[in-house]
Amino acid sequence: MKRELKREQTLQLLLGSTEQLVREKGCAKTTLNDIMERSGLSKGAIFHYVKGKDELFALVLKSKIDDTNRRFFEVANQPQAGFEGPMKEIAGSFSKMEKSDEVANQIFRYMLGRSDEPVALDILREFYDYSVKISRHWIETGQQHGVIPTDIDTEKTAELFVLLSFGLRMRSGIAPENFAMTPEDLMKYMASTLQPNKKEGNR
Amino acid sequence: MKRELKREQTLQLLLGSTEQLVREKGCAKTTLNDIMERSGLSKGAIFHYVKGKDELFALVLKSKIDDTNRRFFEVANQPQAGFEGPMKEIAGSFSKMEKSDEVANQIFRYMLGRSDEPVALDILREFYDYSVKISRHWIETGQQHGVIPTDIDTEKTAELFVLLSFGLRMRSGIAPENFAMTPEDLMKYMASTLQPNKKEGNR
Amino acid sequence: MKRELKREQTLQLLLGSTEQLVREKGCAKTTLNDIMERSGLSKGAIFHYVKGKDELFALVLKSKIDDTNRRFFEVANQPQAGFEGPMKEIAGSFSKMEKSDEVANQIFRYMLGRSDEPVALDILREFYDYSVKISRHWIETGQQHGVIPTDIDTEKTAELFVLLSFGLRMRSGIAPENFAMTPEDLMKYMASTLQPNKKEGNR
Amino acid sequence: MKRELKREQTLQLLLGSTEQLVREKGCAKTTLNDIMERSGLSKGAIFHYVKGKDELFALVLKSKIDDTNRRFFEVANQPQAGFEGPMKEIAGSFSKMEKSDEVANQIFRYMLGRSDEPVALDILREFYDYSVKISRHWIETGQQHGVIPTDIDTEKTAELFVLLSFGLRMRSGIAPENFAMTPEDLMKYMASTLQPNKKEGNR
DNA sequence: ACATCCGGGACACCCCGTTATT
DNA sequence: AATAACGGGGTGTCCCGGATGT
Repeated sequence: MKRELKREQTLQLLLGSTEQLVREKGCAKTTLNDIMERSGLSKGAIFHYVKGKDELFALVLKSKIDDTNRRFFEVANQPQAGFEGPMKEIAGSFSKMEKSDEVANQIFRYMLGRSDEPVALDILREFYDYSVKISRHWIETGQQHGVIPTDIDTEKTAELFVLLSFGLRMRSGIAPENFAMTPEDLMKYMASTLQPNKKEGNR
Repeated sequence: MKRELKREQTLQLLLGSTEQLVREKGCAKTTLNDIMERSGLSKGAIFHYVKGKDELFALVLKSKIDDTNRRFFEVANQPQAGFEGPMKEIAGSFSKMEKSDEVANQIFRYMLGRSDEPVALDILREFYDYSVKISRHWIETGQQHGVIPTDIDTEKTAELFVLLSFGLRMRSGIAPENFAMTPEDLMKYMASTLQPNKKEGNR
Repeated sequence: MKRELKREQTLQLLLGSTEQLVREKGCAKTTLNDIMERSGLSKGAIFHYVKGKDELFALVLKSKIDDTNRRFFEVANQPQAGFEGPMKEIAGSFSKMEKSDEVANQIFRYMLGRSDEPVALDILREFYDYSVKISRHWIETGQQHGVIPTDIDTEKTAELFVLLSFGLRMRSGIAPENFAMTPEDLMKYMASTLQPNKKEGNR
Repeated sequence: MKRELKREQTLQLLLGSTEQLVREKGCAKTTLNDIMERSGLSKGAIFHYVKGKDELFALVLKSKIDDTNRRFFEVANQPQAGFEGPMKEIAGSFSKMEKSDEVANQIFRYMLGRSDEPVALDILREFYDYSVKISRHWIETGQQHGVIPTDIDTEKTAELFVLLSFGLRMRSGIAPENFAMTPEDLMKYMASTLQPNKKEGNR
């Protein structure tokens, strides 16, 4: 019992320290030494919990995404919630992708740069599949609430959204601030894609 | 005369060797030693041409993109070309983004992972701006040919396309092969976005 | 237990190899590669013990000085020793500074040339303070034995001696052999400074 | 004619840039690249004027010392000057050694750290000999003015002064500010050494 | 089981000087 | 005389495995 608790605590400490450091100086510049210093753990200790730096970052990324999605489904599963509930959450999610959730994006981009490495590749694949799954789940939720037509190609649409979200994640780190296509615009655009009768498109 | 020629040759040798190696083993696994070996140049010589590994990769990336775009404008500027000409090139471009142009994608993803570093960031920004510019140019070309409505928000649409293209560039390196949303689907989808009267959307 | 022993051994091996190499080819020409080869240790191992080449040299220097001073105080603290004991040791020390202790001098001069670097500067400062402390201690020992007048300005005299010793350390590496002012002369001169009644000065 | 002028100008530019840089960031941290940038000269051009970095620094050092000594002899050779004239200049010189002439000291220390290298060693030897010569000249000047006894050992005393001056040059770069033995003290001390009848020593 | 230390090898970057070219 | 191309070597950093201790 106590063992597990301790383990969990140490892991959280490790993840927390890493997240802090990534926020402060980016992934590439965060070294194991930094993490050792910040967390107070020794190198050996860290390697007891993760197989390497990549997996460490992956864990932080995962925890971030889990947070986001937990929030989404909490809202979506409230029986009384209308379409606005989940839809707003999706919108928020998209926004977040570019702004507040910067740590997740940084790590995501970092992993992308290491996709040569099998470990990193696995993580990315998992991340991709997971994203599609979530996206699909969003659409299906919308369909259950009767606000998304049931005749669209769910799979393709889900993937479309994921591609866009990936695009956003990338742009968040590199693009200048003054872009025309805001996440909000994008949301509207996506909504119009899903509700063609009210469609106005991106004009 | 001879000086410049020599310089150009050596630079091409350097870039060529690098491209080869990236194709063979990826960016992260390609070391300076590999490049030295393959090109026959010394470390000092390499640093005479580029400021570091990042800039080296950036040059390769740039040359790749230039190739692609040169081809596009060659087609687009043929006076007799109907809309099909440039549009096909766009389609081809999108396809290429995910398939044949894999070296460019690899480097792009690699740079993404190093966006902490100012040098890499600069390159990425430049790449982003360039992509938007090209995208805008595509749309305007389409409009001049009378096949794209002139009342759309050119800027937003251009950025939308770039986001999607970024998404594709990423997916190309990580996703499993069996995705539903192919580049071809995407092209059709984008075309429908641009020609709403014939619109069928992604269903 | 075993851990500490091993550490100590490796450190001694490292320091020993470095000292050898300095003796053979000087500081500037001694590279890390040389040290790796001679000691059989890897670069990683070396950097596990020291922060860099400077610190490595500093450790060797320190050990040398400690040796010298240990010998001095062993003699000085023999209760029955007259003034001749410690005074002879001082003389010997001065002699040594220019001759047998050449490794220490080489390192000292090397550090001097790197005093831009904060690390090197720290070491030099420490070395200076230490030298003054020892010098003062020498004088006080002489005073306790009643052979050095107690009315001199201890601090200034101590610093004077240090300046001279620094001068000697430098000259040892650069000057031609046939100088007029030998360490022995200098000793006599200093003694006369301290015992003005018997003074004859440097004539 | 014009050739020589041009050459002289370029050399002065080179030396000036180097001196600036040394003042700003120290010898060790001043790279050839820095110098190229600052002076606007290419690497090849620099190597036309000097054989290497060491010689470049040496030239700067030499020019500095020449300045100092030119000033000394200007004063000393004024026929009406009493002993105070040259003696004050000596005092000033000593002061300068530790304070205003910091660039010369930095270079001197730098060369010391490279005394493994024959080039550097030659320069240092030359510098030592030159210093002794000057010191001797000072003493002889004093003797001609009848204020320094003629029965002292000129050679030894000259060397003693040089050793002290070397000590000062070193201390200037490394020691804390609050030392007891100031250059002024030292001057008085040296004066007392030279005029034993009025001697008070360092008490 | 968990934590720590020792050690290894690879890598990027930088820097000085030389050789070829103009 | 001046510039640019090039060579080769050095340093510090980093990630990680495996031995060692608790």
